[in-house]
Amino acid sequence: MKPVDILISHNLKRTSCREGIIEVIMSSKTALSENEIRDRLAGNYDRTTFYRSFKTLEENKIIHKIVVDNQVIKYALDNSITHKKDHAHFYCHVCKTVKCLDSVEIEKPSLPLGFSSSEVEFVIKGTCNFCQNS
Amino acid sequence: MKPVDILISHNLKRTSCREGIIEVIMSSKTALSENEIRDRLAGNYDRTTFYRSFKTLEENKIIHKIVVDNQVIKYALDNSITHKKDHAHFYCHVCKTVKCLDSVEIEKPSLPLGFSSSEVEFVIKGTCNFCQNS
DNA sequence: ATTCAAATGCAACAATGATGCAAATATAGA
DNA sequence: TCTATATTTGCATCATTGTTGCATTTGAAT
Repeated sequence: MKPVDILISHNLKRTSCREGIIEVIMSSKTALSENEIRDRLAGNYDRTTFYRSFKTLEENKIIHKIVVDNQVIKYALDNSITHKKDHAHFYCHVCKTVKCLDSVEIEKPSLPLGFSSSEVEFVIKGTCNFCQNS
Repeated sequence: MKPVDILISHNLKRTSCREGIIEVIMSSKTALSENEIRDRLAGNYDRTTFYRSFKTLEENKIIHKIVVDNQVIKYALDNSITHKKDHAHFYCHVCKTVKCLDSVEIEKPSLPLGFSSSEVEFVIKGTCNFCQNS
């Protein structure tokens, strides 16, 4: 699915900023921070516009926020777009990248009585395959 | 172990701010935010002092940061103090609290070749036992 | 009690989250 | 294709938070 089609199917106006953000995220192997996305984006948008675009895309479950730390926030396509199952994310302390670990699926945790979950976040921190070998 | 003893055993000076922060965290059932801790603290400390105290306590693995969202950051005692195993944390969308789910232990994930982990974070979001029944 | 390294409080700055409002723009309907 | 309108954008502005430098104060070792 192309960025434009994603916007249309979510009843969102197709603006170049939104389209660009999705485009950049789709074309990256790793999850990207707001700044990394801005740098790779063609247009030059106002900080507020950018901020609100992320908010909109997130609210519509097009992109997904991966909170590694309060200072390290990365974005990836939401599972509803990629059709992936819930999976862990890996943060490498060395190269500072976040990779999806598709092979590490998150099984539904058995919660204590009275609890019900709507969302799970599993972040593993350490050294990635690339940095291990260098 | 009392707050003072924790500081001493970590070769940290016992200042009232550090002592107070540990005291407050220890006496709470749920993980607390920086503001919640400040409100429950006797003394009135400068924002910077507060910030640096958290940093020190975190670096010395006395407290542990639970980042639910970039705007929702809670603190709890570190496992090295509580002698608990790695466990999931539950964030309730309704009452906005973070509880330790001691029963939901985190098993060492089997990572792809070349990856090695040093830390895991498992946050489950949803509705807690208290809010479910009200 | 004295001394000195460490912690504190204050000023200051950067980055980020958030909102109000006028101007620009995307899309549905003519 | 053109027009009307609701949405989005850019800008100004403000709040909050993370961070640092520096003079003053304080903890604890002697």
